[in-house]
Amino acid sequence: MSATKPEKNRDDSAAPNFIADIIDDALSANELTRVVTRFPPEPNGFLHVGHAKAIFLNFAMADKGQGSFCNLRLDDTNPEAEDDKYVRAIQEDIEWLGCDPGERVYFASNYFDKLYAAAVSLVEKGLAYVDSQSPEEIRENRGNFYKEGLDSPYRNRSVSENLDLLQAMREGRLDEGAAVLRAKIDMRHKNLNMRDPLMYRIRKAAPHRTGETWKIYPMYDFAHPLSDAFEGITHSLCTLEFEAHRPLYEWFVENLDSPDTKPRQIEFARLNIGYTVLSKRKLHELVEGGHVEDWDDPRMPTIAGMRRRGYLPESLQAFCERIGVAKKDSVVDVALLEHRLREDLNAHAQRTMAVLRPLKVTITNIAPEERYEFEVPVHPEYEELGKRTVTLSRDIWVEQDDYMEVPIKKWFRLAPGKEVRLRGACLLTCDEVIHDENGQAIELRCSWDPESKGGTAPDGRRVKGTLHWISEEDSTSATVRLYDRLYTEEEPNSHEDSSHLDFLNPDSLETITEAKVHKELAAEAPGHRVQFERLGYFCVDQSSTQDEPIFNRTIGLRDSWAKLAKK
RNA sequence: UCCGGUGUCGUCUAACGGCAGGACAAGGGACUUUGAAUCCCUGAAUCAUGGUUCGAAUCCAUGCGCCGGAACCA
Repeated sequence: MSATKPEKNRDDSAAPNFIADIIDDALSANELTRVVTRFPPEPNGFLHVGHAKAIFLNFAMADKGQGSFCNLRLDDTNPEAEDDKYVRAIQEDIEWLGCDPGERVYFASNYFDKLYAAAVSLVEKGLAYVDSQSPEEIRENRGNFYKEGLDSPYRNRSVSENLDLLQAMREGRLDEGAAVLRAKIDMRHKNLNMRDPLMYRIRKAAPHRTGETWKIYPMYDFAHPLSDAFEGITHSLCTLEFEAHRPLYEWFVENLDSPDTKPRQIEFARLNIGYTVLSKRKLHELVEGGHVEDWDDPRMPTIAGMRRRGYLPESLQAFCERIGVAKKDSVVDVALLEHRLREDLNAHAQRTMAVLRPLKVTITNIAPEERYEFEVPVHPEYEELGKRTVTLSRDIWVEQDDYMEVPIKKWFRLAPGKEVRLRGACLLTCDEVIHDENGQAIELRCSWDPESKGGTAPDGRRVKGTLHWISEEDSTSATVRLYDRLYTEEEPNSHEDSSHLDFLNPDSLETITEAKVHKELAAEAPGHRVQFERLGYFCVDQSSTQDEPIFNRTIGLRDSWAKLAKK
């Protein structure tokens, strides 16, 4: 993008956020002096825009009060799911979003010793026991929504027996599934999470940061509240599905020996966006099923995908602020996100002209050796960004879509005999059309009005159509990838009988290999964003090279003509 | 059949007993060397039924809808 970044006015009306309200109230009532939050992703996939909402929330809350901060905690308590490549991706994505945990990057696995000590303490207090029932028996005896649970026959083992067994679990002397450590709470509790929840399970041969040192791994419900307490978290923000876990969260915090703080769990509604899917499981399906190229495919709602697509982090942030934080389930209109994106792209992207589907135009009253140079603003609203030069010569390209053999009503573009403006250059009239054997127009023979240099009619005549164009000598060929929404269905996962994969948009990617772009654009670095005038916003792909430039369409311009033409 | 959460324009939300407001989307218009941007205008909602009150989206009651919850996942 351009070196200067003019600031556009943005609608900055206060973001609705009930959690901010809670914290602000506590701060002004002096019930609180600082706010400590954490973002706790499990490293088992890439982060998506729903995580971005949580990241911005946690970092924004940690901006209140004095001495507040937000930790990044990789929640690696399940050795079967996690991978280091995700750890790296997560850190990169958070940094790109503009959030910085600084030195405060932690792993739940760093707390395994403290967690174990806490478990021993709970056993000693008679609040935890080793259960030797089989997984099936445990499930059966938990009861269900309508039926109370049954106490395990091992529920009243002595403290010393429990301690011995726990030690045996830890040392790997027991097989997987042979025993678990459970909190002793209430098998008849209305909330199934409180029916003696599991704290530890045995897992062997686990590739993990901790290597072979552990044979037992803590469950989320146990590890999470304690990790929060260890880190001095004040507000543990999570999504709605953990609501039923809150009593258990509080139980563990209450029964911890001298916690630094008593963190409070607050739940908010996760983000859903129309025409996309935001669950790691489904994103895994897209990647593993080969429906997209990878986690950073520009069609993916992952942070990495959106980055590659050409999104700006501030657009994501503005979007998240605008939709607010609430407890109501919702599906946000994707147009809200696109609006924020276009808002920033319009303000920041410098303009250029490119032709996606070239149609040859010969300007018959320009001699082959003649050249005319014109200066066009880099940005129509910010003159300070300077000018770009375009060269007009006999051979140029225009967009196939800008020619119509038999024009429909209100068609302002090229058609036999019609006059249009070449943006920044001149007025041009279509005199003759050359067709191929199929009757397809393959060349337009036109004449320009030499008095209209720059594009202004000498006699003041009105020419409504202005086309983008590029001369043969200014241009080089490029690959352009046009992305459309990944799904054809606004709520791809709301259909009980079908998979989200049934609603994949077969046209979500269209690759154009013979587009014409300005030569100097090919030298731009990956990530560079521009507007191809009248077409949309594009960015240089990470795999682009000077010899084989590749552009990704971030998003098209709003197109009121498309709506009109449909009528 | 249980427990928890949640219902305001098409969408996301505001109004904390006192004029139902904003943004996006939609429609219309102005301007325009991007059918972009910008500007102006319009239409559009309190889940239902009772109750309390001078006054209810807001408080109470009942009902209904939607979401979540029964992994040795998080």
